[in-house]
Amino acid sequence: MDDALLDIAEVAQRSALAPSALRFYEKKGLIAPAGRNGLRRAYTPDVLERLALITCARSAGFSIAEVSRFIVAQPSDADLRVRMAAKAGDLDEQIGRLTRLRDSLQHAAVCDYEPIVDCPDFKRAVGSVPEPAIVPSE
Amino acid sequence: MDDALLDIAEVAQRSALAPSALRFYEKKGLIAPAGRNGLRRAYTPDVLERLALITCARSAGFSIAEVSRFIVAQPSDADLRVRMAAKAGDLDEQIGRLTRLRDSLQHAAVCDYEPIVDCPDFKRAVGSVPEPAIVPSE
DNA sequence: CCTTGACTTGATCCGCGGTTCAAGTCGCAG
DNA sequence: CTGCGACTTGAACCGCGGATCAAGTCAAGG
Repeated sequence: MDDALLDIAEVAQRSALAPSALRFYEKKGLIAPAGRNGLRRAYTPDVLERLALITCARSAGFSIAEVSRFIVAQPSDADLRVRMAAKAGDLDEQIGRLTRLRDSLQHAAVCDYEPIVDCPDFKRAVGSVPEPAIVPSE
Repeated sequence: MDDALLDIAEVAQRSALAPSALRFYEKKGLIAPAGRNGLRRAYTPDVLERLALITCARSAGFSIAEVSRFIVAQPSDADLRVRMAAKAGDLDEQIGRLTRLRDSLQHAAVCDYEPIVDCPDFKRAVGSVPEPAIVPSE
């Protein structure tokens, strides 16, 4: 009977993450094996979704610690809602920056300004970085 | 006579970067002082635009090394055009991911699923992470 | 039984992007 | 000339996000 549990190797392969990364995530509280097969970690398939979430969030610039906070959260956690909304706002700004940068890049690819980085069109889009949003160490 | 050169302290303040960061960027070839005032670095004002570019690119996920490659580039560098276009494409994907994540986050902020991360709507948007672009270890 | 091979662990190492530190050097005020 | 304070340098250190390594443990197969 196949308990439908996945071996770490399989999870690693299907998530395209290294086993060491899976163990690392576990140590950080992001995932947990459903059980063991001898010493081997055995995961329920939903860990794959979890990992997709983690990968996605990380690619969006969230730290492991941030992701962890969202994962352990209860829906009753009103504070979390606030943080999520705030993060959504951050993402919005980030999306704006990336969009501008992409446009600049596309322009630069066909622009013949001497040092390309000095093309006025290029600089115009880049200049709009109002608040560096430096997270105070807290 | 004020040569319109800026002291490192002034650049640091106006760019919201630490002096140590400016020296670090210099070591990496991203910026260069126009001269010295005694030992003190003196910069022409355009360094501020340069720094804005760097900050913007870094916030978009570019490494220092990548930014450096773009900065030193000549317009005659056809290869660079290709890389720029490629980067624009990468950014496009990234923008897509971020947009989806933002939407998920906004939804999650008002969703009452038990562990919020398991909300189907939330997961749907997250799942679309096609290729992690992990470079196989040769 | 013993070997094999895939996993386990904790520890150590890595590159990145800086910050911090000790020690030195400058120009200016008194 | 003697501080003083703001800069200079190189080197050491830091947190992050893992990768890698040595040594141990397991289940299965011969």
